[in-house]
Amino acid sequence: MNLNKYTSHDRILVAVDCIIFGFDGQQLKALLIKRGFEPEKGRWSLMGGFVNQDESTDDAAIRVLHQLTGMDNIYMEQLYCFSDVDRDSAGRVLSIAYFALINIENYNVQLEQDHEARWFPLDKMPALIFDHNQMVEKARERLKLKVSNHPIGFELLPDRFTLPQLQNLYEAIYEEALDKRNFTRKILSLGILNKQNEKEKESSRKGAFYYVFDKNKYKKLDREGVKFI
Amino acid sequence: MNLNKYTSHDRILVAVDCIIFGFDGQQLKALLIKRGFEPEKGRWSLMGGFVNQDESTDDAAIRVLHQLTGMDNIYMEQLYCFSDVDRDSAGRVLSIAYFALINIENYNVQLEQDHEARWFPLDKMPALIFDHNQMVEKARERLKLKVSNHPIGFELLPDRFTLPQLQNLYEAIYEEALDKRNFTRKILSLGILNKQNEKEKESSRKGAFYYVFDKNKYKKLDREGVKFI
DNA sequence: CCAAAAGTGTTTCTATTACACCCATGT
DNA sequence: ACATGGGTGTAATAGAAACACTTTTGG
Repeated sequence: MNLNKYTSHDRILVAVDCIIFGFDGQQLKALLIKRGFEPEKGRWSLMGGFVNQDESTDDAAIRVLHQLTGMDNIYMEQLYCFSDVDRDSAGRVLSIAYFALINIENYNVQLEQDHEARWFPLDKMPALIFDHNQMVEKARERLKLKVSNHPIGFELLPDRFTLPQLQNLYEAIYEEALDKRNFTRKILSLGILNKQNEKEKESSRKGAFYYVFDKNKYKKLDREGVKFI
Repeated sequence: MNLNKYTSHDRILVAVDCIIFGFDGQQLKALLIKRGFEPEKGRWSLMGGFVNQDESTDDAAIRVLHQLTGMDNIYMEQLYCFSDVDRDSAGRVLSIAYFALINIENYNVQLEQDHEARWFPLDKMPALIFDHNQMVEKARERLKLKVSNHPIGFELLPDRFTLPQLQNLYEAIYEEALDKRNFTRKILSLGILNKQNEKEKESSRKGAFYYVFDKNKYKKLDREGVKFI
């Protein structure tokens, strides 16, 4: 690669860090790892890695996410570039943060053990290394914004789910209670949900009907954007 | 600075590029320069520069913007990190794009000549180097989003301005016509505008009253966010 | 039979849209 | 006197918010 035109300029270490969101039916959580190398070894951290000369930051983020979850084709979005000179205590490292939404059920528990990873509810985040708490906070705000214009359930929920679960998800993201009747009416009016005959019976005696997304309608709304909830 | 922990990783050239928006009372424009060095010397380009080892990308963007406009304390926001491996024809350069909103009247025309800079209406953008057209497009979308939740007139308009000018600004950003009566009612209801006694007489016989922003109320709305237009 | 969560409609209020004429002035 | 752009109000519609009781069923 021909770099001769720019050789007089500084080169900088560039990392990616991933905020991985998951939802267990009740709580919105983020996946954290115990950092396996110095500096700050043994402290809670986002999953991250360095960007190689021959890959885009998107590719680096996909690679890093695959390492931790074993998953591909994950919903992921670039969040922000964190660049304070002193953000990493061991040297100048610029970090591009990404946030990912994953279906907590599909994810590879073996890898969780290898990396000493753990899901933390967002309201019980431990102190993280560097500026990672700030990254999580920013990802959370972005998710809130995202959700108000795009459907996101597909990414975070299992194939079938109940309306109370979906409402829990929205309440977790918005950090506020929603009216059950208004929520049901609104979400059903979008025409992206198909009611199933079976009920989920774990969380109540009566049981709640399962729903699945109508994939095509869902994608259409995602492309076009909607005023959501 | 101690970088020994990370020495086995690639270091990358990092640049910032600035999309500088201005509004002349009629049209929304972006400031472009004729690139002064190879590669692509002489072609239209965003103003940019490399990020030094000892500065944040924010600082680099502020520095670059100052070089071109002579202005400080400019409204600026990080837009996105563009990182395709081949985006720069002369080598691997990652670019963090920023967009800036400036008051076109305050800006230093001398510097415009030094850099062979020119304002281009957004609907008459020339072909730009690398991925710069894509950056402009993304900035434009982001501005649209921003405007729907935050006041931005302060940054783009001169100290006093007329309601028709303000409406032109919103129409330029949204790329759609707005109803004059609805616009006026809505914007005045926010309570951030103070009517002046003088009129602007250039663009009509009758003349349009000048308004100024109530700085405190404006800032409050900016902090809290509003459903805008 | 009771505790616990699911399911279901109506009314009120607020915000958005659509729409047309008179006013002030310079030429 | 007329051409040009500035300024102003009301009615209709749609969307959001508030609100409480009945149903199901496992224990």
